[in-house]
Amino acid sequence: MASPTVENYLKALLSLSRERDTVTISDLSAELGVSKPSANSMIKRLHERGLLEYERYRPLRLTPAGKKQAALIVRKHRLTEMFLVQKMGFGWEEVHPIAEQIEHIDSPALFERMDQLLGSPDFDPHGSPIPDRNGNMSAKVGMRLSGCRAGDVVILMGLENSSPEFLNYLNEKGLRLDAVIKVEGREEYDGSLHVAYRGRELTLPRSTAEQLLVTRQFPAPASDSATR
Amino acid sequence: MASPTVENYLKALLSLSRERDTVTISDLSAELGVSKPSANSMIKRLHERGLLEYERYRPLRLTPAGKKQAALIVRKHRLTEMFLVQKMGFGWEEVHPIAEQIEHIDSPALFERMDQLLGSPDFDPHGSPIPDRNGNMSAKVGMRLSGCRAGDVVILMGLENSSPEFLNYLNEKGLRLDAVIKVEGREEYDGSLHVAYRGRELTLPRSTAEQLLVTRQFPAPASDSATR
DNA sequence: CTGTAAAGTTAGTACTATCTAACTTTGTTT
DNA sequence: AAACAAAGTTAGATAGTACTAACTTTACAG
Ligand SMILES: [Mn+2]
Ligand SMILES: [Mn+2]
Ligand SMILES: [Mn+2]
Ligand SMILES: [Mn+2]
Repeated sequence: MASPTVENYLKALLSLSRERDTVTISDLSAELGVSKPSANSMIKRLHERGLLEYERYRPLRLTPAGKKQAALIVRKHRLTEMFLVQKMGFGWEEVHPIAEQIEHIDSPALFERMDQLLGSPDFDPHGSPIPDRNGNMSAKVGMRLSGCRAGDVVILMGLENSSPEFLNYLNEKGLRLDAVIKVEGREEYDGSLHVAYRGRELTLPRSTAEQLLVTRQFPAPASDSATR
Repeated sequence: MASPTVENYLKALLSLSRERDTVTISDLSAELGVSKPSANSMIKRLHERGLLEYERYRPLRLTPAGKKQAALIVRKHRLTEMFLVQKMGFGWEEVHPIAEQIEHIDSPALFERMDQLLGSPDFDPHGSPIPDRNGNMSAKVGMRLSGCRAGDVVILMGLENSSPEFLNYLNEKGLRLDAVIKVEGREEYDGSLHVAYRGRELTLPRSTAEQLLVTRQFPAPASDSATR
């Protein structure tokens, strides 16, 4: 079993590698808020354990083993968030810091039970995909709302930003996952969007619309059981 | 926030002090399975933090602050066990190792929520009392079944031993908390008891009967709401 | 092609938590 | 009172994780 510290490094490496094509020690140290020498020495330990490909001065890349281990921690994190929201009544803006800790609990049974009680959810409360038991993670669903045109009717499927500030902002505006959003108009000047949903109307600045991942309404004849 | 290691030392000290009148470094090192020098050096750190009274070569005693901190960890442990059993369908023999980890989660909201969803339980799944929010812990309820006489009818309220082996033994025998047990007879030779409950009859060796804490049926007109 | 800034590394320190080996103190037994 | 065993302590080592300061390598701008 890896320490929580090691697990957080692995998660950060996975997350960074999904954002950029090449991940550096500077990226890692910034992401985790540690000094570059700290990141450097952890890098060496991960390399020794076969979790990271690494040569001096070269970019970092998780090995398949490292990637899998990281994804399984992400699985625990996201199952936990879903459990806290669905079964314990927490708001989506509250759960991340708790999951950040519970993801390090060593108990396959606990997370199996969460998964079962939740009906094997595919997405967490912020719309991010939950990796499967083998650590396979699908891509985020949806396109940015900012790319939609006037007249489009879309469903909010996920977020590019899950900071508590952003989530509280969405709470205030009554925007939740699954909201059906109609794009009433678009300000070509600055890219802001006039949208309507659940009887409300408002204007979203482009920067906000870029954080909202949506799909066209009735996107595919839906698989089978899984709802989000 | 104390580290999980420090928290485990505090809990061990509290637990030992409830078993014996004087607690030594040897007791502590045996309880936690660490060497005496390890315990010794931790002792010094706890003393510096004002959690432990300590003079060289003298027995150990938690300060009020140390006692309270320990009891609040026990509270988190026992609320977690209760949650796992009542809300997640775990068996009482499975929950201890999970609670041993979750007790270190730093999230007052998580444990408040558990407490609320459980209806502020007074006892954990093994019948041990759950300390209140101020760290006040009541004594274990009940007398040892081994002290009962033929003809007594009692209710199983708690256990002196919550090892998985013992819990699995009780599972096999169909003995659960709240079971109504009638003492059919007593072997004066070795102290074993013939008991009947839920349509079963069996003989309990004295050593087992000593681990079962019981009260006479209808022990007091019951407080008010709280059931166990 | 060279100078410089950014990135990366090394060295040295610190703190937690553990260990073993060796020593000291305490308390009990002869 | 001496001897001895148990308990406790100290010293010294190791591993993990962090830091700052100083140095080296890389990459890019001119
Ligand atoms: Mn999260
Ligand atoms: Mn974490
Ligand atoms: Mn327990
Ligand atoms: Mn613990």
